[in-house]
Amino acid sequence: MRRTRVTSFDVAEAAGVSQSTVSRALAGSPSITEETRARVEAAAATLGYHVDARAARLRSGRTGTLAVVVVGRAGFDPTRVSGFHYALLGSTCAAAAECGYQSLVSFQSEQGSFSWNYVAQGQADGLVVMGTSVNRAAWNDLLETAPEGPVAVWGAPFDDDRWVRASNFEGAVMAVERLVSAGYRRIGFLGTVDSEHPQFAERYEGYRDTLVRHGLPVSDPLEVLGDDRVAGGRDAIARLLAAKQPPDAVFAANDAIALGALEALDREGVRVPEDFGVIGFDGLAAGVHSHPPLTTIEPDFAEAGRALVSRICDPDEEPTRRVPVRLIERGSVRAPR
Amino acid sequence: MRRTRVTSFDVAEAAGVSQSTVSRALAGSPSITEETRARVEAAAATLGYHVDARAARLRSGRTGTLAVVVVGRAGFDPTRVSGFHYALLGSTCAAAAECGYQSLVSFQSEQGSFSWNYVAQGQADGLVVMGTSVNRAAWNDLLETAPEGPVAVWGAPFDDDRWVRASNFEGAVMAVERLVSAGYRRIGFLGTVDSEHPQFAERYEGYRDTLVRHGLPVSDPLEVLGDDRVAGGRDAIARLLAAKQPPDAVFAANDAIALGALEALDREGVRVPEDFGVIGFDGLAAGVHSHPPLTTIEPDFAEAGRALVSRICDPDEEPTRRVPVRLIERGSVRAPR
DNA sequence: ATGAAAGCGCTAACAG
DNA sequence: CTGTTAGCGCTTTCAT
Repeated sequence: MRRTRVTSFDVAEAAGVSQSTVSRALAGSPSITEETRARVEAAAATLGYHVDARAARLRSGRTGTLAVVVVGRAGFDPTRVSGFHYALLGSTCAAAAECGYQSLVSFQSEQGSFSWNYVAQGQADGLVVMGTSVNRAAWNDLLETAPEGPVAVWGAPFDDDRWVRASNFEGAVMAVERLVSAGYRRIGFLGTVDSEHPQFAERYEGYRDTLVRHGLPVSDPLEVLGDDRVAGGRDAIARLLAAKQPPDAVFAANDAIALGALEALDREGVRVPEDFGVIGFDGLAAGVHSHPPLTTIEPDFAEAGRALVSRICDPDEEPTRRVPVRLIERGSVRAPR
Repeated sequence: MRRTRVTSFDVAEAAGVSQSTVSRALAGSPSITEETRARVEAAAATLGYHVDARAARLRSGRTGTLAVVVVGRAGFDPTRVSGFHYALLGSTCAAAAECGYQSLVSFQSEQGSFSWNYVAQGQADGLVVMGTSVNRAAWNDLLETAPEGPVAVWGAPFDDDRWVRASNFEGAVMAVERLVSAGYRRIGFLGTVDSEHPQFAERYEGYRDTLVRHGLPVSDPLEVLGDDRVAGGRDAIARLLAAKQPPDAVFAANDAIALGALEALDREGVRVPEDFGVIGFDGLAAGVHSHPPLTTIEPDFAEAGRALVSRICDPDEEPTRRVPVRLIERGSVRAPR
């Protein structure tokens, strides 16, 4: 076994150049002859040398790392994180990699142990926070801590200049247009609209505007109770069907609610999509296997990841705040008439 | 703004102690008076001081970080990673956090850009690799690269001493026992059994043993073609139902296959679970919303995460190779008779 | 229990 | 284009 780590000095000696030349060559500095670089790389390869990230980071002051925090529901382990946030996590890590950044990931949900100070501690160059708006304690803590360095946020129940969101209004318009084109006429909205759910409020506006434009009746948002969206969607449908004149379609504020709605509708024997249309929002993978498969509005995850990451990697760029969405046709809305 | 970073020297001065005392106090060294520690902590708090991870890591040689690589299917972005691996990723990060480790996460799928050398580069103290056995190129690359440092693996299609797996045999026994107890008698197995799928082979053995023990007929494994397990499960059912004497239940080698099977069965008008039982393996979240909801064998994700992480954090411990599983009753198997 | 001093391996400023 | 030099901020002996 080698007694000590191979350093850039060893490579320098083997290649017959100075240590700083090794550093420059391996860092891809343009002011190095290709011939020298080749010699250095060859020497590095034979010696099995790798730049020590610890030393490089100390000296340069940079980390090349992004801290990514996924906020979950209090009391639930990371295994129960929504598929939406997993997908967003994946595309964020991919976008970070595109910019040459690594991703330091943590799942946080419990009050008293939140930690956002990655930049101050020299562990990352910036922070991306994503997760459920339901965990107020987490978002409040983020607001109070005011971590150093650039921050980008998805899912927070507050408005500041760091959030990135789906084009909720436009998505809602697409969703409701789709229902209208299928001939549904009494279209409800499933989801609590209040200051804690700015994304739902935006979707409700798109819903309302579209119905008004078509001269169709607009309902108040039907509140979805509890933090468990699926259960909330189930209950909401029960209440909805008990009404004097129930709707013949719903736009659910998100896919979890829609999945719950689908379950309840099936149990009540309502035929979807023939007699009742359902459309969701989020593009959840679970919607592929529901009964029927869930038609939904999906944000462009790759763009979402890029938008979050670019706030940190390209701080001079004009930040993207809205991510485009598209309609995913599955089976919970009947064909256009 | 402060002109330069607050260092341990600043804290030392403010607290009236030496710099090394600051280091010891904040690192929790036992050889420091509680009184001194309190003074140091107070000073650090007022100055807004945080230990610089870059410097600490360079000096100590440790990183306090685990590299976690999620291997995906070639050509697919991280958004399409199986929910199983997302859940395992989450519980691995949680287990790492329990041991005081952070998680450097990357999603890798493309040949030519695999990277496992986190330990050699001083970016992590160990490596956890998880993902689909289908990406041969990735696993071969891992084998060839032979990265430095401790490694733990989930999902690899090879046998060496680094893997951790579910108790596949025992889980298969539980699954088939459940089908037998419900009165199904011609029980098939859905899944390709070969050297590329050691976990499927183990599940098939549990299937076969259980049927033999009950004196029931054993089928050969029904091959599931292609890398898309859901499509493969659909096709397999089509072939199965075309047989002279089709089975009245299947144990699917995993939930993705089972979900495809459920779809095909529904399309063919076969009533599940009344006339046909289906049970899967993995505990996929999507199975909650399938039609009917999928009964399955779920590994203990928290234990799985701990087993992977402990190979790196507690290298002296006897490594856990098998993770316990449990039966999740949903709706694709009828009640026991 | 605390202080003094050394140095981890590298990048970057400055010469040449 | 390449070499020389000086630290980055901390942990860890070694003293006391």
